[in-house]
Amino acid sequence: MNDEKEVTIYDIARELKLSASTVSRALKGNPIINYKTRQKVAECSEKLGYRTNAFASNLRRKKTNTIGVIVPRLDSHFLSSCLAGMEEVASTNGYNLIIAQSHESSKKEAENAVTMFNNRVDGLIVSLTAENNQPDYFRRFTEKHVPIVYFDRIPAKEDVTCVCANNFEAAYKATQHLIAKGCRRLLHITIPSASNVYADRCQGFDAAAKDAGCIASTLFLPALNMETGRDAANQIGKMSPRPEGIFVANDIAAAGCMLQLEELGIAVPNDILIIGFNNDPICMLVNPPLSSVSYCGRDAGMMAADRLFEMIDNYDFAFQKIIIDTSVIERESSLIKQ
Amino acid sequence: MNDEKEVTIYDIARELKLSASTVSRALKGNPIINYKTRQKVAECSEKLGYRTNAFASNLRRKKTNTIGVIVPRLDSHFLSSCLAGMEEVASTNGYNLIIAQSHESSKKEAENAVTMFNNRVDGLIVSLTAENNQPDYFRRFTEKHVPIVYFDRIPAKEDVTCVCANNFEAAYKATQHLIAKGCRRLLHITIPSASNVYADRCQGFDAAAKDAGCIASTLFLPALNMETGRDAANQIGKMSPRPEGIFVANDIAAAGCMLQLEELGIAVPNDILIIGFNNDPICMLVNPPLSSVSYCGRDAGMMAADRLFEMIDNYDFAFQKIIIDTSVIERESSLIKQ
DNA sequence: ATGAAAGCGCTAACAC
DNA sequence: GTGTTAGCGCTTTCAT
Repeated sequence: MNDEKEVTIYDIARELKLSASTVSRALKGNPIINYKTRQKVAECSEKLGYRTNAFASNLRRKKTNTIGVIVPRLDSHFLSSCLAGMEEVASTNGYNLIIAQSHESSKKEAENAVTMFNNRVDGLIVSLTAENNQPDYFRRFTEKHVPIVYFDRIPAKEDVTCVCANNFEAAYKATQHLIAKGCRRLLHITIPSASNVYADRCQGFDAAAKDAGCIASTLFLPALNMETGRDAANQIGKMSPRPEGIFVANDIAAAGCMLQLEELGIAVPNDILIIGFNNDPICMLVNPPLSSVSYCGRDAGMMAADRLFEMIDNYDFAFQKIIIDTSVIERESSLIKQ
Repeated sequence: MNDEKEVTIYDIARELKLSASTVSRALKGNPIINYKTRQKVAECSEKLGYRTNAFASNLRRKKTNTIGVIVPRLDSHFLSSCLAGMEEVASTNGYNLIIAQSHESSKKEAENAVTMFNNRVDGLIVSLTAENNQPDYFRRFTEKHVPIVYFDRIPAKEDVTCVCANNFEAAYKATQHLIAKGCRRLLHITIPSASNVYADRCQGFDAAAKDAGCIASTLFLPALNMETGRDAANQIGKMSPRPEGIFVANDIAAAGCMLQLEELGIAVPNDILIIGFNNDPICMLVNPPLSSVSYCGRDAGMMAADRLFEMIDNYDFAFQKIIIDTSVIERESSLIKQ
């Protein structure tokens, strides 16, 4: 079943009448080895078709040059942008990424954690499920001094390193924006979740509404996607009085909502203003273009990876909360009332 | 710098006065080991905080339970859907995914290939760059009998296993659709690329136009995104006579084109029909909704992974071309003329 | 500048 | 049903 014999450093050593240690050093470009020897080793390794065995090396060095990433899902614009950013940084640093999805299941997340742990990743980057924001299964990493950076969906406890937006503030700004456009009856559309992402947005919304003396209510959906966005619109259609401004916790649900409002004959922005969250590319595609809160996934991914490498390289475990910039992007969906 | 001593099977063996092999077998749930012994081992391993060392095991077994994935980019709807499908299958089979992006650069792709090779992935799934469809740097895998499945962007040569759409046929159908709606002057918008994806779509378009006796031309853009889609629209605005039907090689460029046509006062579908490719979620969001060719990424990813595991498990290297279904999804952007 | 030797933690062939 | 033994391929002291 197994392939032909693999070429090892011993084969090179034998061929060149050197020792394995010299070959090992030479292959790593160690300057202590005579330049000529290094060249001969390089040539010979090429000739024999040698390839390093990362495992043997890992086993010896107790280091894998691999970082694990656990995300709720891969097929979201925001998350795949984050991953793209992480991959760039990792690859620049000579690290590999092993990626797993939790599918928003805490159980699957725990399994992924175990796999990553057994695979001895040198560090971990995690965005939690919406279902559980205080998992205990990452403790083992911390115990073994394997650094973890959380991003976007971060744990409830404070003693962690994480990269995320100030969701409270971002939601506050988004809501203020609606208020500035003249909305007094406000609606927030989100999912019930203890996760910082949704809970903080919810609180930011409430606070902004309260501070401005507006009438605020919140509609909780079972999920945030096109379909549920449409359902929300149907519910809004039946409300009386209707809200004047809506802040939806993500763009895709906002888009679904907008489409359905249109079908119900409720005009955006004439009858109702709407703003989403994430600034996905779809914002520019819907009609009218959707206002949103911008939050760059690629940057978040890069920052998370950068911080993780700092922790790994400097053996530095100081907890740190890195805040990603957000800004309200005003588009037509919220630009009429003055 | 290094952590406290790791617990090994030897520690468990010593504690239980067993041999390492028994412990090893017990941990794997090998039924040849006495049930009671297995339980004791499980308990003890729990108690001592043991974790398997995947490398030591890999080194010994010459198997990594890891598959490598190289894609042009991570942050595209289609590719991230594919990855999601692959991850599901891999995870079900007890495999990890290590993922790298080529950023459409053949050089980076070659580097990724080397990394994957040195990391001894058990199999490889690749979607090629648009820049090079006959790379030679994957040869080493085949030589070592590491199976490769290509998907979407496949190599020019025939002796490979791959999963992709019949792009020729799909483009033929899309073009026929425009023709059936009454278009005689047709335009195809794409990028210059030897890649099967774009070249085949181009040929399918030409063939359909020719078979129906239509006037066909092709506009080559430097890339296919929102911006270039808008540029294309500007060029179309200056054409005389204007094309009646446009087939764009991806949805995002089609959407950009549509938006800009609207700004130029050219109505879709009244003045011009348009159809994209991929059936991205954005198709349902633009106004009017964009017709497209549907091609399920998640399925493609799952099929690629399934086939790869077949090859790995059965040591079966028969080349096989798996065709993914495509279908024309008719939406408003191409539904008026009769 | 190079070599000898030990061992990272696990598995599997072979004994008993 | 369990133990013995011999590596997997590499890195890293410690010598020389």
